[in-house]
Amino acid sequence: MSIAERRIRQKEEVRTLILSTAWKIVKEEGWQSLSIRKIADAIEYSIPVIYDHFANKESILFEIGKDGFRLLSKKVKKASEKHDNAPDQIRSMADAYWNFAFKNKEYYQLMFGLGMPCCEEKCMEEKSGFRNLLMEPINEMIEKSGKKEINACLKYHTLWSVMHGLISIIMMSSSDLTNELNKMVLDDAVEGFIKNLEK
Amino acid sequence: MSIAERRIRQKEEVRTLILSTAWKIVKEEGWQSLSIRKIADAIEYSIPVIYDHFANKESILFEIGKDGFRLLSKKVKKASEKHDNAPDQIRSMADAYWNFAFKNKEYYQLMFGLGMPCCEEKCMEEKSGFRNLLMEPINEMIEKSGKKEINACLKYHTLWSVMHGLISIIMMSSSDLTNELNKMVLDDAVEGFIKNLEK
DNA sequence: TATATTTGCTAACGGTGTTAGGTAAAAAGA
DNA sequence: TCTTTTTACCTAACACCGTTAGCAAATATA
Repeated sequence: MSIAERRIRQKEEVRTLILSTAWKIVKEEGWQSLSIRKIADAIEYSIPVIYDHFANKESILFEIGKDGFRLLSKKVKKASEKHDNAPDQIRSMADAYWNFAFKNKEYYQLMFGLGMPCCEEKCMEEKSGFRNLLMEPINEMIEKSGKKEINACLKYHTLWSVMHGLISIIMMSSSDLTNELNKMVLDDAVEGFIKNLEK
Repeated sequence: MSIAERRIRQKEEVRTLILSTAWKIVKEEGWQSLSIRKIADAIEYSIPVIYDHFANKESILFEIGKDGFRLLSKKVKKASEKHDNAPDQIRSMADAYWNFAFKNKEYYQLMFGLGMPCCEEKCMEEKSGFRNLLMEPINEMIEKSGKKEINACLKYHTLWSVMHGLISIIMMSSSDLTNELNKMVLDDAVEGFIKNLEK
């Protein structure tokens, strides 16, 4: 029985090797320059071996994107746990989101298809996990405000749009704004969002 | 002299033909499936002829993107002119922006590099023209509010982020929200933006 | 008419994702 | 232990892609 187990383990190792190598290439050369041939070359296997583990190139990128969401969720969760009131939690989470995006540019581009060929992103539990994190303080604030007719899901999308919109604009453009000003835009938008939620 | 003129005119016609054919292919099959070979085939010229008119594929997409910005600016301007007060102008312009994005999905994706390989978007006067349109009512509101310390450029980026963020999220995702709800998110965000600007 | 210029072509280079088909080694069954 | 089956892995190819070198024919200039 242990023979079969070893084989499964070895196969899993190759799979992991493919993913880590792909991620290495993406970090070093950008995702645009990732190719199946480069991965095969780096792991010293022939090209079809890749297809024994992944259906196609997109599913490799998809897997890396999932890692990205896991990391983002971790960071955002940590940020949230630093505070015990909703407005501060939102501020802190927006900060964490912001930092993640620019400290992990390749992840972020992969996750949100910025300048990317992929990305009919399908359902992804990592993503809904992230959503739940953001929605918690929003729900709390809605309850406190007493106005239960406010749609929390709607508010979540609004907040996410503010953050993502700004980031993707900066990432795609040759950013004629300074970094501090960019951050001010986000803070301004988030403050507006919070005020609109409170009153 | 008219011989040379005719030649220039004919060359210009081929250039136009390349662009219109490229745009046709993009509309019919999506920008991901646009290729130099397909354009050459459709206009019944050989491949290198394309390179007599454009440096590379990217510059063809760039030119189409410029058309997109021109059209967007037209729509937004029209929307603005329907009203004579700043808050209504902002609402109307956000509406027009929204409608443009979804009525001209291919243009929008091209213009903002959604799932696109191109797009170190360079400086583009069409873009700054659009920016100026959006900034007019913002400036007006800032003046009325008396708080001149508010950075108009910052506010413009905030508004744009709200709109673009939501749209790009919807476009990239398999949109699990209904269309009405999506529109509500935008309206909500824009209202929040306006309130934050007023008080 | 002879020369120069422009126009457009074929063919190739080097790259991409993907797959068909074969071989040799390893595991399983007799 | 020997045969059969399965697995792992490879080579080679297909059908694309963007881009360019180099050549032939058509046109304009002298």
